[in-house]
Parts: sequence; structure tokens; C-alpha cells
Amino acid sequence: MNRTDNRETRRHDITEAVLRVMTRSGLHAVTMRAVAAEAGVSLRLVQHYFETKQHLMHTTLNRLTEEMTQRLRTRLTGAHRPRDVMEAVLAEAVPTDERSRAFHLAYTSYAVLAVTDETLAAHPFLNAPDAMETFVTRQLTRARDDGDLAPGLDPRTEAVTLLATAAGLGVAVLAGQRTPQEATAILHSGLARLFPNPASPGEQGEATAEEGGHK
Amino acid sequence: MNRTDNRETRRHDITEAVLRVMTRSGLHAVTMRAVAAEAGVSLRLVQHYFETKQHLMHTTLNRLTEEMTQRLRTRLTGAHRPRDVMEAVLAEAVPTDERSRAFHLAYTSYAVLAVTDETLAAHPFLNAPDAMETFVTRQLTRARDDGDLAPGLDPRTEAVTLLATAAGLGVAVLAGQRTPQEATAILHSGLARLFPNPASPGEQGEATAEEGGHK
DNA sequence: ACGTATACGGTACGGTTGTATCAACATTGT
DNA sequence: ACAATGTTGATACAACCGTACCGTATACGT
Repeated sequence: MNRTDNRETRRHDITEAVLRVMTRSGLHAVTMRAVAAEAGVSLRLVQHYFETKQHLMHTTLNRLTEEMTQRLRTRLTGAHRPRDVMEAVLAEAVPTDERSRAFHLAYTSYAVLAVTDETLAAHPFLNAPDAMETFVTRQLTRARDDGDLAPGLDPRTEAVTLLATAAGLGVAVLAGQRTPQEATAILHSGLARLFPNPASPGEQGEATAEEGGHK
Repeated sequence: MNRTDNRETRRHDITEAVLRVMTRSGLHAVTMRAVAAEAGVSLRLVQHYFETKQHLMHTTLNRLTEEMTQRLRTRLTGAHRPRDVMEAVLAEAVPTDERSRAFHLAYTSYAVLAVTDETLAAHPFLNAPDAMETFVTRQLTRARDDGDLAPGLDPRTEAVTLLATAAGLGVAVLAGQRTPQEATAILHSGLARLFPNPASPGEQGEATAEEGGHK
């Protein structure tokens, strides 16, 4: 094992500890000491690999974001028709497994912090909604041009509505007020309203079929 | 001025200071010392009127909740038809003035905390969504029975969707990502979808007419 | 009028935080 | 082999937190 490999392993273990602490006890409980204890290393070690706490959080969040982006990209593979794309997007918009739960919790926690800290508001972490909105709007516009969208709907309005609904449901799921199954069902009904014609039968159907089944 | 009057004034001033600090710097910045400084009193005084910090937060949140409930009740006065009721509910569902902004920020902050602290999840502060959901569901059910609701819609599904959308938009407005006007416009379009017939013209029209106009 | 409860100020205490300092040890390049 | 560099530990430090303690003054009931 190379020394730089070892270094990378250490850094990975520590960022994983950050996510565990945050998922279990919340963002405010993520202290340098708590992370060190969770990772089973000394405080000094955490300091060594991530000079400052801000640096530690930054890389942890970046890695998690990268992972979730990759997850969505994978799910998006082969989804060509706008409805299939929307299906994939909404499937990731709600926290189901522990991993996506950590992501949503981290994201929401930071979003709340950014409300009163304009320094944090500049974080690239928080640009995702804008990008997602234009992306979804484009998909719905394409669907309208293809004649797949229900008549009389404004793509941008529907995009904003759908994303806001997904965000609201995501928080509700986080808070344990709603089950992931309920949330995805609600989102599906919203999607069914936008697309009068049934979803594509065989090609990409798996994404909708086994949803809500795996814990 | 009576002593108990004075006491009440003091307590009011201090809880107002709590809200100002929270609105300006976030919930995490609400410390006993910061509140004392904001209110222009000594730390000991804050301790005197609210034994513990938990007690201080509890009464502050209760008072704010009571105020917002009263606000909604006032807006609900004279709104009899389900659509008018929904109009009133949605008008309060988005932070517009500074007061409602404080309320939404407080609520969201606590909701995020409650995700990882089941002790906090029992707080009555967090029962509002459930109550609101059954209330809205009841309104939509009544609208359906009256034939005012668009056909083929499930009242409960639409209620959950509408509230989740309002919650998502509320956070977006808090974060400065969306203006209150945009948010209310989106919510109105959602309402227009549920109620095919136009809103009541004269009787309660003011609630919809001057919306988004007053700062 | 007087004793007592309330109102208030200053300050101290124990705990936790992020970060810095001082050492010891291992690994690597030459 | 040795100097240099990276790795790990223990501990210290200044700042902050909520709360407790010790006073004094003011206002009230009787």
C-alpha cells in the first residue's frame, strides 16, 4: 500500500465518520472531536488531514455531492424521453436509503444556515436547485414540443412546482412525518398529471416498478 | 405602571430580542448573552425572567406561534367557501413580511433539529403540519362534494401536494432563491388547477386581489 | 414603618469548541 | 546511514456556552 493511497484511505474514513455523526446527531454535533472519536483516531489526526473544520466540511460535502450526482447520472442512463428523465429525477429527489438521507439532511441543514449567513450562501453546494430548475424546465419544454405534455401547462411553472413539492416532501420524509413510499406516490401522481399518456412500458419501466420496495 | 405589567413588558422585550437575533443571525446565534445584548439588558436579567434557555425559547416560540395562528384566524374570517379558505391558508404559507419570515425560519430550524433529536420531535410546535393537512383535506373534500373541485382528484393527495409545495416554496423564499411574489403566483396556479371555476368575485376577492402588493 | 419578596448587576465555574504547540515515531530519498 | 519529510500523539489555550452564586437596591404587603 502506497503512502498516498494510505493517505487517501485515511481521508475517506474521516469524511465517512463526518457523515455518520451528522446522520445520527445532526450537523451541530459534527465537532472535530466527535469525528475523531467516530473514526477511531486521535483529534490531531483529523487536524492533520484536514487543516481546519471548514476544510473538513467542505471536502465531505463535495464528496457526497459528487456521489449523489453520479448516482443520478447512472439512473439517467438510457432515459431519453422527458417523462423517463423526470421519473429518474424524482426517484432521487426523496431520501430513501441511508446515503441519500445523509445527503438531504446535509443539504437542508446548510440551506437553513445559508438563510442567515450570506458567506455560506455563495457555496457551490447551494447552486443545485437553480441548475435543476433549468434542467427540468428544458425537459418539460421538450415534452410540450413533442406533444407529450398536457395542454395549457407552462413548463417553467410546472418545473418550479414539481421541484418545490419534491423539496417539501423530502423534508417531510427526513422528519419522519411521511414515508418515502408516500412521497414518491405523491410525486408520481403529480407526474401523471403532466403526462396524460402512460409511461413507456418496457424500456425504462424498472425505475417505476420496484420503487419503494427496497428499504 | 404595575409591577406585573412591568414584568410582562420585560418578558415581551426579551422575547422580541430573541426573534431579532434569530432572524438576523440564525437560531444557533441565539445565546443568552446575545439576547441580553440585543435587548439592552444584563445577562442576569434574562436569567431572571426566563430561568433557563429552554424556557426562554419555549415561550418565545409559543408566543410567535400564537401570533401567527391569530393572523391566520383573522384572514380566515368571512372565508366560507373552500376556495376562499384555501386562498387564505396559502397567503400565510409563504414568508412575506419580517414577522412571518421569523416564524418560518424558526419553524424550519426546529424541524431540521428534530430530524436528529427525537426529544424535540415531541414538541407541540411541530404538530402543525398534521393538523393543517387534515384541515386542508377536509376543505377539499367539501369542495368536491359541492362540485367545485376539478373531477378525478383525490382530496387528500391534493392536500398533501399543496402543503408540500407551499413548504418547499417557503424555504426557497427564506433562502432568497425565490421572491414571495413568485411563490404566491405558483401557489395560485396550483389552486387554479384544483378549482376550475373562477374565485368568488366580490365577497372575499380582496384576499386575492391585492396579494403580493403590500410589502 | 418595617420586614420580605422581587428586581437587578457583576462575576465566577465547569464544560466544550476550534486551533496551536511540543514531541516522538515511521518512512522515504539519496 | 542519515537527513528530511510525513504521521501520529498528548496537551495547552483562548473563546464561548449555560448556569450558579453573591451581593445590593427597590417596591410591596401588612
